[in-house]
Amino acid sequence: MERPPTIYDVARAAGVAPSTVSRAFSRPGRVNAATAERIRAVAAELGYRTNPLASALPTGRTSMLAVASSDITNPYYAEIIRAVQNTAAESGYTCLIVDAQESDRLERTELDRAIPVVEGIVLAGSRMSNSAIRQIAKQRPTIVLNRDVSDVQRVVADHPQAMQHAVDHLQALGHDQITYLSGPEAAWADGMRWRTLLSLATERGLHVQHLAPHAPTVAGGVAAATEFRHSPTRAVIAYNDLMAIGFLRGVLATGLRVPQDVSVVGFDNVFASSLVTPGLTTVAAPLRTMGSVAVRNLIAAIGGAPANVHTPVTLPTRLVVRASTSERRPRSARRHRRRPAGSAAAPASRAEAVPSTTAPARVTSS
Amino acid sequence: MERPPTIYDVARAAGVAPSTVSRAFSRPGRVNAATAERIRAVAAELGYRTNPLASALPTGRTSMLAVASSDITNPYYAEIIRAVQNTAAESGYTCLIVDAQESDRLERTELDRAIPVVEGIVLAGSRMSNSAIRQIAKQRPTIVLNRDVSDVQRVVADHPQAMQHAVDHLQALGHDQITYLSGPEAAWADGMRWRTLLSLATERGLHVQHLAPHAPTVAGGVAAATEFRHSPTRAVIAYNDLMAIGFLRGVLATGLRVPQDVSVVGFDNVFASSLVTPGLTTVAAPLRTMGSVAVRNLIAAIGGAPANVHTPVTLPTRLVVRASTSERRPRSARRHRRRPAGSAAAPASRAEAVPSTTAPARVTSS
DNA sequence: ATGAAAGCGCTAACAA
DNA sequence: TTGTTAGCGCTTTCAT
Repeated sequence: MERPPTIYDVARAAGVAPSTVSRAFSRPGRVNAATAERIRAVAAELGYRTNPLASALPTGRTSMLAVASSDITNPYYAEIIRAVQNTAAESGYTCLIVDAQESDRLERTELDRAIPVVEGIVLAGSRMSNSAIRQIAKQRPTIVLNRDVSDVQRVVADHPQAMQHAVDHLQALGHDQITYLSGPEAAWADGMRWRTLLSLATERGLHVQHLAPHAPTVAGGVAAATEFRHSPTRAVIAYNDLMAIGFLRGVLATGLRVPQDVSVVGFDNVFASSLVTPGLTTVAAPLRTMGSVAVRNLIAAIGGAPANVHTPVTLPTRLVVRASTSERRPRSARRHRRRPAGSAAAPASRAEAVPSTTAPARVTSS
Repeated sequence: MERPPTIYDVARAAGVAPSTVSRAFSRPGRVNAATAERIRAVAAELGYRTNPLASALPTGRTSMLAVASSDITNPYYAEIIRAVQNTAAESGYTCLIVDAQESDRLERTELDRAIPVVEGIVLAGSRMSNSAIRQIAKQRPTIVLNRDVSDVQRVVADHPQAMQHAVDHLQALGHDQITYLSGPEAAWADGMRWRTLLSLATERGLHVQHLAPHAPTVAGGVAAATEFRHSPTRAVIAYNDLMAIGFLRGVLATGLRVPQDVSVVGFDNVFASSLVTPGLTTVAAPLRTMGSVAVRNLIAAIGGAPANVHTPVTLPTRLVVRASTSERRPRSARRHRRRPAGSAAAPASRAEAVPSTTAPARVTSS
């Protein structure tokens, strides 16, 4: 923990001026090859490493980006964060990760703290209001993921397409009545999904309904399952995989079978969705691509590139078919009435789901 | 993106010296209450916010901590990271998250970049060598999680106790032959687990074996399952939950039943372990506590508190019993021989697992 | 190509 | 209590 060497130490040892040392590192080429070589040698020997703090002060270049996500423990965001970090690292940037923990206040506070130290911001699944986001974007180049905030750069998954994948799939299986499990009201994607579903429904003569907003978590899905009992349908689309998984479990506990009694589709294709039984049919977003595209555009903007704040960058999605969806078949009279929660599931039917879970998922590219 | 106001702007507007403005913010109390008030008012109006970069330069106080984990997409670390961030935030610290992606080289590189900007370092599941870690610890106050590096502060889960929980549980169910699925060789906890299991085995007259190292992931567990077929036992302990889950699926695919044919125990109690079918019996580590204890100690060390580098802080673990373990029962002749992969599982027995998955887990506290 | 010198915004003696 | 004055380590004109 002793004081590390500075350019002055190197300069003295190499017999040059401090400014030359600085140049040798910050703009190679602006210094004689021979002296540069000597300087680097001396620096290496002394163990000199340029102090990013000190160099950031006069230049404003901190080589840091902020990445805010609404929930870092959500594997969906973990994936994005990794992609962002990797892409950022390629350009020499380090990421400051802000975990909003589903609180817009916390997000705002943490971001305010981060802003002065970063050159740009990636907002992944922000829970802040549009105006708050614009406020942020005024201070630093900003790029928003999966949300439509006008006047701010954004990259989004093709939500209408994603919903269409889900509905196409369900319709192909004979479903014409669909329940949508709403996510958080603050989530832009939620409104987007429901609106798309609605217009698809009128267009195609489907019957759709939506349940009240729930947390985008397994617990939220379980809660939705309880509510679902009041007006069940044979097909369900959840706001995201976590909710879908919770719903799956909640509905299974009431004695209904998935997919025989109810087909369930999620969004995001998070890791766990391939792990549950039955495997969850879901629409995958190109998480990695979104992250790296976002960073590349952000870095371009930091570099002064003209930002396209008018049209969002839209990325395609794809359907991943697993075992939670199946053809709509008439329910037997016995199956038709719900059984009390906690009663044992039907032995015969449960077993069928197992092999299909372990089988590789059928993937339909967009 | 216009230049924000500085203490000079505030000083001029408030009719005081810049240093007074500085004091008003950095050490309230060292300035007259009235003038302090006026300064704050002026500052607020101008929208002044102290520039952390500039204040860090002369003081060395960046208010940043580095948190390195071997894999940020692993929910185990996500949990720790969140705890670390929360505790750090309480003391006004922001965290720089380093994602090693299971590469010691990457970890080292990224950490080297982070070091100059942070005041302290939390190493969660580091893949670096002990000497590399000591090298790091020489540069900044460092605290290591779940690993025993002499001369460095550490906080660890009680690994021997954790393994003992697992073995006690299995033994109580009548198991006396156990296979251990090894994790990465670079993981300290892996050696720790195996050694404990071994000594427990000799002590109690159990028969144990261990499989070759595999990645601590679902894929690693699936691979282990393949290997397992060469010398199966009725009880298996995996390096962690992810491996256990992979193993579960791999072994289920071969036609064996869990827990009837083989009982499986994991470590960590990650989120997904409650989601899979059958629910995974596992030994939980106090992730949150570890994170916050680590940060508190780290901050104390940064403040100059004498660090205890001799004894690790050891935290208790607890057993979480779910559906992946059961009493050892004699296998029927038919069950005894493995069936070709992909064949359907036995209808009757599979069904039993379902209700126990949805039932609340029985938890045995330590 | 290199050196001298003036900051970047803030803190911290030292005076007053 | 407040002002004056050096820096912190690096970058960047402006000279040479």
